[in-house]
Amino acid sequence: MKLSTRGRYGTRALLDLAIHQADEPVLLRDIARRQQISLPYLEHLMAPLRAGRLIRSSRGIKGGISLAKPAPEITLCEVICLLEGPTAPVECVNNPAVCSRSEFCVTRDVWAELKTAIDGVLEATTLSDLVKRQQQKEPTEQPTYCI
Amino acid sequence: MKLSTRGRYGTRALLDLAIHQADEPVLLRDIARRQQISLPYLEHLMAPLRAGRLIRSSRGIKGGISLAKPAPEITLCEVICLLEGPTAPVECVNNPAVCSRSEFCVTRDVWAELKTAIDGVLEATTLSDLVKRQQQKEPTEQPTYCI
DNA sequence: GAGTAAGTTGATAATAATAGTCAACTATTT
DNA sequence: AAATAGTTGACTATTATTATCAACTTACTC
Repeated sequence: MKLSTRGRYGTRALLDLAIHQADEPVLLRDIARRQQISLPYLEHLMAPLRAGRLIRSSRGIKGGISLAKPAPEITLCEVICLLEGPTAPVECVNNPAVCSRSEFCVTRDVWAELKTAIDGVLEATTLSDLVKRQQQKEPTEQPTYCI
Repeated sequence: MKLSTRGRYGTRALLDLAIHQADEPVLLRDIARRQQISLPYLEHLMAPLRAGRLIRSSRGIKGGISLAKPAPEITLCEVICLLEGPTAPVECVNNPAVCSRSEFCVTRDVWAELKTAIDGVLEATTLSDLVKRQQQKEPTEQPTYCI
């Protein structure tokens, strides 16, 4: 039940983007530097976020990435789902057909409750919530990197 | 955020044990057969459950395993923690010292909320709850195996 | 106390997922 | 045209997962 670096790095990258976003796109290179994430790896995390329409990217001089919709409308659930896959702790929760006993399985019911609990937290938290919390914790701008 | 087979098989094994437990210990071999789990693998899952005092084991003829305390007192949280490790989705939640920025990290706060939500479900569910649910779903005894 | 049944433990291996790197490519701006 | 910046695919190293095998220990029965 661990988050991998995909979800964690991706969340931090988007938070960094939300904080530093102004009129111009933000350089991946800058996000990678501030968040201490290897640039080539970060680049790969952008593909699913772009496909999921959370970010837009532009190439060339003055290129970079920007949020595709307002920060209050981006939930962590979207971010995590795009980067880590479904939040269900077992596949049969989302897709009963993978197991012939799904209908009768009581452990499956618990795993479904687990998914509901996880989604509750992730859907209730938006990028803008994180930005606000960060500003309360650290009015002075500092790198946000963590494990 | 997936459960591995350790937690899933272990949960099913304990549920099977709770259902079939009478006066005598239950054979691992029988649990493995009913739950469609390879016996050598199941044997390894028993070590942490024994160390965590959820089960007792006895060797020799009429040996087997049995619950070390009443089923209503065994929560899924104990089972999962013993088999999968801490429920925190990131290590820094339980152990802030692993990251110098734990104090200021807002993503860590979210991961902590996630852990609380997960623990809420797992602590609220006991083995005896699962037995009851199973009896309601399937009055006739049938194998409980699932993915 | 010999034999057998059953759990215990450690070594090992196959497989898959994760995390990352490298390099060629494409698009955009100046 | 040149420089910049994201895109993509191939590849690799590392680690975790999921086992399997075999030797070992314990305990019961006769």
